[in-house]
Amino acid sequence: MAVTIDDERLDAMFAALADRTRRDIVARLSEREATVGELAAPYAMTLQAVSQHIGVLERCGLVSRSRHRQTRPCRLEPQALEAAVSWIEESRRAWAERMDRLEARLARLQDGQQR
Amino acid sequence: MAVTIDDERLDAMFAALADRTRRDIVARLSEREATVGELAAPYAMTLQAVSQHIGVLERCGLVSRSRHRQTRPCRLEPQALEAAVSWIEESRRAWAERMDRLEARLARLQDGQQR
DNA sequence: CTCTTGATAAAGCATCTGCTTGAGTAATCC
DNA sequence: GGATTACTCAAGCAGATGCTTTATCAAGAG
Repeated sequence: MAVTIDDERLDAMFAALADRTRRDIVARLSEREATVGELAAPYAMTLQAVSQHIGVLERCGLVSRSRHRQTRPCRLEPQALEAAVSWIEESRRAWAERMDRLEARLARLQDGQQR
Repeated sequence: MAVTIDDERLDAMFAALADRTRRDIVARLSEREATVGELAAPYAMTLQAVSQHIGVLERCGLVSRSRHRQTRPCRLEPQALEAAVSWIEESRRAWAERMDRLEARLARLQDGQQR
């Protein structure tokens, strides 16, 4: 049986990924760890705003922040992405199954006994 | 090369999937087509609200509405889910690659020449 | 101890979102 | 034609979101 995924967690995950700055941060963290300051550098917004974005990613489990001297290194927690992917894949699987059934019925109709 | 996915489309897709009523509608449409009224029936909200939810799913390409007599049958457009899945998978792939490189380096260090 | 660096916390604000109610429309029924 | 069904359109509102500015804090550097 497929894993049942918590609705509230999915709300938070998809909402987090609905912002392109946050998606960009996730993509960059999938390449290497980075501090809040390093993550903030490329964007035309304050460090505070980026820190808030990281907070959103942290609350939904996608990113974790630790401490090293004055900095807060962030790293991706990729198993959290699992929840989103499996929800989507489940919907696609159901849809593909339905299409298969429809095709099978159509094939039986065309195949000979069309009284 | 991996397919490059449009940022605005991803914004809309993830935002659409961040609402559980809309995710539920997608899940139900992955089982069978349904009219706006049929989709609205189970929820404790007005038909108008559900029609608006379907509008959101329609604008991001996940669902399409047609006409049949007075009703508006809705159906899922599953290839749109592709965009979301491939973005997520790309991040995960990069992360897995990085972990492999780290493990390989660690193995080389442990393996003999640790001068 | 003071100054700087790298960050978080809190408050304020414009905009967006999810929902409502009320009105309008197209197709069907009588 | 008028009433009914299945919806859409539009306005309004409370609460969430993305950003800002100001203030605060914790860890070195001098």
